[in-house]
Amino acid sequence: MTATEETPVRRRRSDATKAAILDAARERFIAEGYEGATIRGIAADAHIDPAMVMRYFGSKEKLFALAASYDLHLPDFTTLPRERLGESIMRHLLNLWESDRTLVALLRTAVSNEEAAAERVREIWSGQVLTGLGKLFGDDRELAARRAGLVVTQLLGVVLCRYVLRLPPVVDLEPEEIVAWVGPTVQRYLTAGEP
Amino acid sequence: MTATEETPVRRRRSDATKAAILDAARERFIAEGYEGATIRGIAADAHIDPAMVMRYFGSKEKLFALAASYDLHLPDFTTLPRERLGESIMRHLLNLWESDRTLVALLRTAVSNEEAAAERVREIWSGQVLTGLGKLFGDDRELAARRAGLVVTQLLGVVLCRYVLRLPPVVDLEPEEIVAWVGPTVQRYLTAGEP
DNA sequence: ATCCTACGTCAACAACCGTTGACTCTCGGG
DNA sequence: CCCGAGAGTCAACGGTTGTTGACGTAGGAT
Repeated sequence: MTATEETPVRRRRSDATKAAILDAARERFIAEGYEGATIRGIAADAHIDPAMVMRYFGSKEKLFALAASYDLHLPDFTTLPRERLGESIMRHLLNLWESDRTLVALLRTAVSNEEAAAERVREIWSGQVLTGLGKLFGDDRELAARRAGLVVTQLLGVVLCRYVLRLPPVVDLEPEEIVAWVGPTVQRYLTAGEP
Repeated sequence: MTATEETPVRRRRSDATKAAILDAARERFIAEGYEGATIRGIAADAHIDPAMVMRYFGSKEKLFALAASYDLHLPDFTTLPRERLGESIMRHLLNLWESDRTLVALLRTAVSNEEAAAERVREIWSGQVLTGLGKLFGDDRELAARRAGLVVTQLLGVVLCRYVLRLPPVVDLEPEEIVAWVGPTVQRYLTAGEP
């Protein structure tokens, strides 16, 4: 058992290095996508040997999995006023994306790396968004899935055009302009009757 | 001038090979993106040596440029009934995407290859879509750009979720369901008053 | 002071990439 | 028949990638 105080949380010297690697990995994955980012480049940013990355994270794929794990921090939809749902969601996510580009990295990678990260995006959106919206539709899972899918269609479209492709007309829009224009779309997908 | 009949169009034996390479390149770029697709793989699909690809197309980038050129074949918007514009556009593009995945390849590449092909996507959407829609708004270019941007946001979102990420709820939708749900969104972005 | 463990470095591996130049084969025109 | 040009092959190059194992080293518990 070799006790050494037996504290369950034991500050290891390597924790700082691990964190530095993870930070560097996030930046590189955001900037260059999964294929483009290299272990060597990440290691250089963290001022460390590439072998350390392998030692602590096992493989590039596992490193990405940890660097790209993400929580959308979606609010509890049932507490929001039902008629302003679309607006609220749009504003919440826009705030998130403007300050944190992790999601952009995920999207980049999901598009370029096929199955590896596409599955992860599916987890986030089908998981977090779907289960979050599920409460709104009670037990009708089919309906919830369909409407959540449409919502995701519009939301990810904004991310793609604004942050990845950087289409000028979309980049030029003010955040509140986007909320005003796109919010009603989300609202309609959520609450409007079948067309 | 070394005449040899001097016919302007002269069937060369290599034309078939060139076409085979281009076909294989399209498929590979669609399936694996720019970085993922390899000259060796493309050459194998075309049943020839990788060196032939270089001989005929010069470089991987030039090959991609030829393989990924694309025309959306947008209809003349001014001839469509104004109140069914969104529906028409959505149906037109959906038909296109269901049968031809070149656009998906472009999107993949634009994301993984950063500036090289992102510029190409901007050309297509800011060019073809913007100038197509420009006729609807007369001389107000600012307005046309903003509305076209919003439209592209929704349209590319559908492409992304349905064909690239393959989110189950979006894949399961019938084309006409998408037209019925998303068409009105496009319509609103085009014709509704400022929010 | 000493030892053991964890931290970190270094050099190399095997695989794969785009690209190149020299080579052979195949034809069609003189 | 010849022969030269185009079609196609082959092997190799220089470079980069993820990954590995052997090697040194610092630091805290004993």
